[in-house]
Amino acid sequence: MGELINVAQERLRAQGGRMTIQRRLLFSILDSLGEHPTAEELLLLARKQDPDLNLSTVYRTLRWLEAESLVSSRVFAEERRQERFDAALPSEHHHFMCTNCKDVIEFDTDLFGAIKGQFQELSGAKVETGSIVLYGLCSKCRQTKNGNNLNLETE
Amino acid sequence: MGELINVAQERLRAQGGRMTIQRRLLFSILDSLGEHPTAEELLLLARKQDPDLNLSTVYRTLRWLEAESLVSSRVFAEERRQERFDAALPSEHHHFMCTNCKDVIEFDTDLFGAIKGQFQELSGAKVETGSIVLYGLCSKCRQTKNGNNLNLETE
DNA sequence: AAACTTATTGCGAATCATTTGCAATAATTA
DNA sequence: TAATTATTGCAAATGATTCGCAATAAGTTT
Repeated sequence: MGELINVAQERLRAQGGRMTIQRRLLFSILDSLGEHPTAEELLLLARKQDPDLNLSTVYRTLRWLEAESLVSSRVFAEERRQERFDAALPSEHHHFMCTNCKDVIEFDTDLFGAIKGQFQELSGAKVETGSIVLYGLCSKCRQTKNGNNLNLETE
Repeated sequence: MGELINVAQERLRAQGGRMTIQRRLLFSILDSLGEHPTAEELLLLARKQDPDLNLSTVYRTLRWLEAESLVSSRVFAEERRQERFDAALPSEHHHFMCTNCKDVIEFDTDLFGAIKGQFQELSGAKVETGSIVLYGLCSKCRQTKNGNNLNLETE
């Protein structure tokens, strides 16, 4: 989409940060990627273009983006120890993860507002954010029912 | 409620497992506790009655309960990203976490089925499970501080 | 364009949450 | 009561993420 790179660059400049080649690379991958990579998957992807890129840099960049609300992260069930990241720019969206191929699909729903409203009324709380995660078999795996994973192997 | 202990004991017996004092203790705490403790918090609670209880035992017990679908776990957006566990017996329910006091409130909604349906139709996937997590200020914190904690005072 | 300032990097070691191997212990059964 | 073996506690291992620090490079000033 090209959105993230520009916004990030602006924010960087605004706070005296520097647009390094590592950051530019990571921004652009996150921006164009339709997936929800872990830090390590992102590293692997980025290393195709910058083989010396370090995992620490990936994490530092992701955390900065997260603090700027340009990236969001979540831990899916069954992957209790790893976060998955995605560009948060098309603001509020929810996720489905296929329990077979682990693919993540984003979706939106008009019913989320109603759920927030329901809960607020019931509890007296003020809901700021939230998200829905669904699990099941994606249409592909439903048909084939054999596990082919995310293709991140080099070339 | 006393539900979990009985069900767990039955399952244990059915698979040649043993009802140890550690397990009985953990079952009963989980059963009566209205909270969503981390493994470590659960250990601390349990040690009041069995000071030698070990963290490994807590994890092993929780994992067994999870495998039996008697406990469920999730990772909330917190600084320490550890799993929080709760007795899963009142089957499908969702969670709200107060960003100020970190309290977790369970809730249910009739709209969740509709959301699953929406997504299934849209994507061709078969949704098996899922959950909603909301974040915000609980009614108590709303009154007393209205979000004057560290960084999250957007409204 | 060279010199300068300091944010950022890569690296290795540290930390945090969770898991595992194993010898000792204790719950069940005979 | 003894025999069998599931379970425990401990310590060490693992996997994900973070941190300290010296070297490097982005942006600025001359």
